[in-house]
Amino acid sequence: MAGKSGKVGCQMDVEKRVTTAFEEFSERSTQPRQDIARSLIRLGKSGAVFSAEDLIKRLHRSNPHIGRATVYRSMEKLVHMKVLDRIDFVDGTHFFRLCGSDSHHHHLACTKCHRVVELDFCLEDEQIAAIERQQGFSIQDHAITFFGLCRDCRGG
Amino acid sequence: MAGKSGKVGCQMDVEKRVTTAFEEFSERSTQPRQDIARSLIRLGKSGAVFSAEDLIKRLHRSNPHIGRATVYRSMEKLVHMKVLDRIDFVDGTHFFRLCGSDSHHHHLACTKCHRVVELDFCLEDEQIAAIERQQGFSIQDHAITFFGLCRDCRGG
DNA sequence: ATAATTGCAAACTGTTTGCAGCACG
DNA sequence: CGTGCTGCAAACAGTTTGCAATTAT
Repeated sequence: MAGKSGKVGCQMDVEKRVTTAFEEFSERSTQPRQDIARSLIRLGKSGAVFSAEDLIKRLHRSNPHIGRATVYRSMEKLVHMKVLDRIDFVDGTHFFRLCGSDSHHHHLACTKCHRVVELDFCLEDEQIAAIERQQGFSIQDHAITFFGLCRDCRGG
Repeated sequence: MAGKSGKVGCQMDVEKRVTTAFEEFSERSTQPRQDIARSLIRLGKSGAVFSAEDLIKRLHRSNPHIGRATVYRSMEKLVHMKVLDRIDFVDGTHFFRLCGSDSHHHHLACTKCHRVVELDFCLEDEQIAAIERQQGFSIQDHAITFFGLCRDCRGG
């Protein structure tokens, strides 16, 4: 069975997805990578949204010697592997969020608290094909982000 | 009459829109602002996509003393006024483009040459309303960007 | 005059790079 | 023990800021 609204199911796999991703791009299982994976998994389970700096700070709490570059290097790989999502806000800032599912999805973001929700919502293939035809592009990817205020921020 | 594909119509107004925008946020019509407006109008008419640095370089050709900050200050205003569009690419870079129309629109971007095309395409109000209802957000804005290769870059 | 606006240079944020040394396998 | 990975520090890109000088009104 399930819970509230739509988003259920693949949630259990955050841990596996992160672990697998690290295995895929790493030849060695090093301490820093284990730390990063552990932190990300925790963040992923909570659905939290964070900046690179946020993650680095968090990692420094348990291991103050982990280098900025190391973290950036891992994040870059994970973003490419679509395990980590990067959400660009209109003001030019951006944050990251562990994908809650491995299927294609889009985002709904609160411009006040930066909370981000994953949406199953997508366009019809035919809509995309029509644009391709019309414009002579071959479309490989697309991003849809909705911006607004979440339940909690609407009031304040 | 018109040209090639879809996008025609409001094109004529690029100049007026830029001029009006500057009048709206400026109390004084200064030389630098006139220069910036002129450059932007030219870029707008050509549909070109450019970085802040691109624009600054271009301005330096006619007036080498115009300051980076001045240009950034104007661009910021224009982006807020939705006269200038900011397009975020997946690799974290971003470029600007004068809006070809003052109506709501989205983008199709070539990931190789950074060409950007405006699309009339949008979602149905009902689709957005459904997401609002489902998620308890109040949605104020949304951005849809398609990424791919344009006619010219597909071949290379 | 006088307040808005500018140009400059310095500060800053976020990210990347080069490289010597460490540690995983 | 070899080399993939790390940490450091410095470099970097893009943008913002503080402020004294300038300039439109």
